[in-house]
Amino acid sequence: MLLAVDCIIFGFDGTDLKLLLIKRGFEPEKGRWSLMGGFVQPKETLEQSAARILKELTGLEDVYMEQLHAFSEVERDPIERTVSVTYTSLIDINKYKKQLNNDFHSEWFPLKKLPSLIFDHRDMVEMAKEKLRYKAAFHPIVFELLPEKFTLPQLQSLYEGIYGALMDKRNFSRKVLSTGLLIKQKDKERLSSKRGAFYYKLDKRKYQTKFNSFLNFIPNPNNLN
Amino acid sequence: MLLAVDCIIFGFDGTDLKLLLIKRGFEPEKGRWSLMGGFVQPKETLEQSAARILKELTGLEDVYMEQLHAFSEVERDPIERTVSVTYTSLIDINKYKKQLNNDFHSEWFPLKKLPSLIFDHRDMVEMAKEKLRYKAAFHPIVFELLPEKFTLPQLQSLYEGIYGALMDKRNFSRKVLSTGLLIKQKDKERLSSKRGAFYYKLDKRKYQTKFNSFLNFIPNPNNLN
DNA sequence: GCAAAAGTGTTTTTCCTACACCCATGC
DNA sequence: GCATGGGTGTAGGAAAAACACTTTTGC
Repeated sequence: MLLAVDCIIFGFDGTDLKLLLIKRGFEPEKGRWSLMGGFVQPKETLEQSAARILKELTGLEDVYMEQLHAFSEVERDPIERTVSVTYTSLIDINKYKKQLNNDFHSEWFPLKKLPSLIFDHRDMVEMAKEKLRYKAAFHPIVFELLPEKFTLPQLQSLYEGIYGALMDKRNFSRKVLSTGLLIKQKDKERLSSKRGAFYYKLDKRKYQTKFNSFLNFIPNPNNLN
Repeated sequence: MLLAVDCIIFGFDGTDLKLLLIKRGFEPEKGRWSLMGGFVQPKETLEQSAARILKELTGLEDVYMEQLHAFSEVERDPIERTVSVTYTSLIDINKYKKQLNNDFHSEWFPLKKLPSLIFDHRDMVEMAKEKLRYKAAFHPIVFELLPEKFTLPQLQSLYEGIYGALMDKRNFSRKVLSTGLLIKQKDKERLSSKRGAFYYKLDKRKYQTKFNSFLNFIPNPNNLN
C-alpha cells in the first residue's frame, strides 16, 4: 500500500480566490490537471513530505500549511492502492509569482472555474473549501493569503470569495477593525480606484496572541451561496 | 511503511465524560493502556478499517465516527515506521455496557484521570478533546453521546464536561431549547433527584437538517478552564 | 462634471448575561 | 418540615444588521 501527500494551494491575487494546479507529466492521466502530489519517504513525516513536495514543484517555502484529511477509497488510484493525506496551504499569489510557471506546468485557476481534475482531487478541493470557510469564520487565518500591505476592499473581496457572499462594507470594516489586528498605513493603493484605498498591515504580535481566540467573520446567512 | 488506525472513543454515562482504553496484549509496551488500534487491510478504506477495529475490540457498531488526524512522526512507533490515522467516536456508555469488558481488557476512564498511554496516544487524545470542544460549539454533535431519552441537567453536565466549565442552567436551557431540536417527553428521570427531571428526545429530522447550521454553544470565556 | 470606488454613523433588533426565587419530592 | 435538585423570568448591555450619503479623483 502506498502513502501519498497532495497539496491544496489556495492563493489570492487581490481580486479572486484561486487554486494552484499542475499538468500531470506522467501516466496514468498524463496531461490532465492535478493537485501537487508525491509519495511519502521512509524518513520523513507527512508534514515534511508536504513541504518537500511543495518546494520541489513550486519553489514555495515556509508557507502556511495544515493537514486536511486522509483519502482512502480503495479504487481512488486505478493503478495502485494509494492512501493520500491532503494538506491545505494559503499563499499570497503575487509574492511568489516569480518562482512559479517556470519549471513546471503549474497554473492558477479561479475557484469558480476549475478544470476537471484527476482521481478524487475534486473531492479534496471541495473539502478544503469547506474547511477554509469554517476556519476563516473564527480565526484570522486569511491574512496568510494577503500581501504584507493590503486594503480593506481587498480583504473584503477575499472574504466574499471564500463565502461566495456579498457583505456590507460598513459592517465589514467595523468588524475587522474592531479586532485591533490591523494597523492603518499612510499610503494608498491607487490601481483599482481613482480615490485610492488606504493600506493596512497586520499587527503580527496580536495575530499570534489572538489566533486561537474566536472571532466571528461569518457572513450573515441571507447572503450565503 | 505501515498504515494503522487508532480510535479515540468518548463516552458519557450521564455524569462524566470518559475515554475507552484497552490494556495492550502484546509487545512492545505490553500491559500498558492504549487506544483501540490496528492495521489497515489492503481492501478496506480507513473508515472501514476504523469500524472493523471498533467492532472487533469492543463489539460496537454503527457509532458516530469521524476522521481526526494522521500522525506520522518517524519514531512514534519505536519498532516499525507506522503512520496512524485517528478516528473519533462518540457513544452513549450505558447503551453498550453489555458488549464491553467481556472479551477484551477495555475500561472507561474519566477524562480527568487518564492513565499513562503508549506511543503518542496522549497527543491524539488531546487533539480529539480540542476538536470535540471546537465542533460541539457549533454543531449539535453531543447528542451522539446521549441515550435516546435524556434530561436537561444531563445535557448540561455533558457540556460542562466537554468544556471544563460551569454554566448557568437558566441560560443553558434557554439556549438549547431555542434550537428547536429537543422534544419534551411526558415522563421523568427520577434517579438523580427527588423531584425528577423531564426527559427530552432529539428531533431527528431537524437534527439532520440543522447539523451544518451554526449553533453557538460556546460557554462564556470567564468559566473556561 | 460625472462615473466609480472609498469611506463613514445611526438606529433597530437580536442575542447574551447576570441574577433569585419557587416547585416537587423523598426522607 | 427540610434538604435536594429541577424549573422558570426579567432587565440591562453588547454586538450585529440594516440602511444612505459624502468624498476623492481620473477621465
